[in-house]
Amino acid sequence: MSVETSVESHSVANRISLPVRDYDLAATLSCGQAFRWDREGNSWLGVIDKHAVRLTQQGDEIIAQTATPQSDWTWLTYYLQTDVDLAAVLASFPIDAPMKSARVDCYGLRLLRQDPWECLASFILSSTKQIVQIRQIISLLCERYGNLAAGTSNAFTFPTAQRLAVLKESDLRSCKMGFRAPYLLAAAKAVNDGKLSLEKIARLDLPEARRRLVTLPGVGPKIADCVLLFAYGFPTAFPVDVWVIKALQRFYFRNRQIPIAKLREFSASYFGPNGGYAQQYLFHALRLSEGKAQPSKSLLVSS
DNA sequence: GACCAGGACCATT
DNA sequence: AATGGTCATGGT
Repeated sequence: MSVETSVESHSVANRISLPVRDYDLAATLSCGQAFRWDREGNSWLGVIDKHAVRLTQQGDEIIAQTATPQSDWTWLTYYLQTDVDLAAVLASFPIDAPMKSARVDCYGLRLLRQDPWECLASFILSSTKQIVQIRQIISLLCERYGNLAAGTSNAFTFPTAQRLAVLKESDLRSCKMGFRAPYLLAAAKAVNDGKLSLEKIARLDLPEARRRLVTLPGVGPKIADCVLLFAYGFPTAFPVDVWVIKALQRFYFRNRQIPIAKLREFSASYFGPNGGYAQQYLFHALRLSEGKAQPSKSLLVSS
């Protein structure tokens, strides 16, 4: 009869409780930075890398349950960024009326740290699509070309670049992604054959990292900044989409039509060292106010 | 049925 | 350097 080690850090379990402060899990998972989380009651079901996981927030703790036992939970705390001091981030925002309001409306909203390939592929699929449609496309893609997550019968990993690189454009088009299919295919091939190293991008400075990403067809400044912010954690990457355009023009340019390039230029200097976070607060606050995003309190009410 | 969606690209001015 | 059309598909 073997004796298991009793060292705490080597314990194996399929459940962990993470203490958190200033963390709104519902807002974080539903605000449109990640597309593969489904609410079930008060829990959220998703797949992080190869791990199927159920997340439940109870006050200042997040309980995670996995389909298979884990000895190392680093993948989870890294993804959730539970160690980030949110108060310090919020304190770096500009002191103005729209940001004060966004801080209140989005309090506890966090930036995740996602897998670069999944994030890149997902945002290639995002252009001129509503978030609900992006979720549908990605769900189809994962069902067809992902792998079953260990210990589950209906949760899929995100398909690797290697897997997608050998597909035909028509295979991807049948996942409802339309004109984005050749873009995704080209990105998968570039990553798979080493023409684009997603590992190297992490070590570049922001302008150089942008230059690398936008060499991919279908990847422009907005999608590049989404990947740089949501996957690589560049703190001043600032994706400017239709919602952010609307917010910036309304709050900072007296509702005037301003060229996107000028909005980016303004944002790069105005929002400070955590501009990316500020961007997500502007984005989510505006979508909340227009009824396009669910207030996290309502998400906690039993369905 | 028009309008628009976490855009990018290409052809015109 | 700015504008306008186009791309595919589906929600509202």
